Amino acid sequence: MNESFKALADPTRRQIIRLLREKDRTAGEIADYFRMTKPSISHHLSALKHAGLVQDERKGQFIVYSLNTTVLEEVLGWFLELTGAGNSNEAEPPAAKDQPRGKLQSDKEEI
Amino acid sequence: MNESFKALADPTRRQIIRLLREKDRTAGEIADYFRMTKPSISHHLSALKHAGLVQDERKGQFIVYSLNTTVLEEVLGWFLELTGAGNSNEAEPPAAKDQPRGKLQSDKEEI
DNA sequence: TATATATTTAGACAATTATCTAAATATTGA
DNA sequence: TCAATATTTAGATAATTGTCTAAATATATA
Repeated sequence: MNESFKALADPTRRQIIRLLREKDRTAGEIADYFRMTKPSISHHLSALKHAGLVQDERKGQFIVYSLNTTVLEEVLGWFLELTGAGNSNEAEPPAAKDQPRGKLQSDKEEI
Repeated sequence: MNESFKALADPTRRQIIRLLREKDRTAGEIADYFRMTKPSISHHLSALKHAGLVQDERKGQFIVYSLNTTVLEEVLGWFLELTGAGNSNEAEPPAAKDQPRGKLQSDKEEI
């Protein structure tokens, strides 16, 4: 989930997602939409893939990228849970004084 | 919008949003949930504020932070448009060969 | 007014990121 | 098998980010 949010933080990557929302495209086709070099786009595609937001499949000479809507919907779920119908989900109470601060932000648990 | 996505890319900031979803809290209360120093949390609050995701108001000695659900819903909208009912929204076609690449990714337009 | 409390600002530093060029790999087809 | 095309990997570099400590600012209260 954290990887997804990080991947979505870049405007180029968000635009790639929008392009793939229309239809599957090859790396080269995607690169043609941007003023960036192909290696840079390849790097962005790699970040999206690492986050699970896209998949790739070689088709002969080409590599075709497609959207993984499941992961995208997971992120959507995060927002729905937050903005959605006024349900109460309490957070952890503050940590005790002597053990300075709370125990969130462990980088492991999903936030 | 880009600032919102960037702000959401950090797990600490996402957790702050969840804390504020429950109720308004002072900077100190928020900081108590994390193992980070108060200046670091202040920095994160500043990023959230800059993105318009939270607001602050001084109350005497304290500064109370609250969620701006409007901006949060804008981001939610981005996902809904993407994942939602199968409407077709076409992207710009690829740029011509001689003017090397597309004209997206101008960093100005919202993506 | 002096001191304590709450919070931010400033400045430093290490880690991460976005981008580039050059080179490597994979596939196709002559 | 060789050359062309599609894409990625490697390595470099500048910019951005997340964190810290120390200092500054704002408010409350004795």
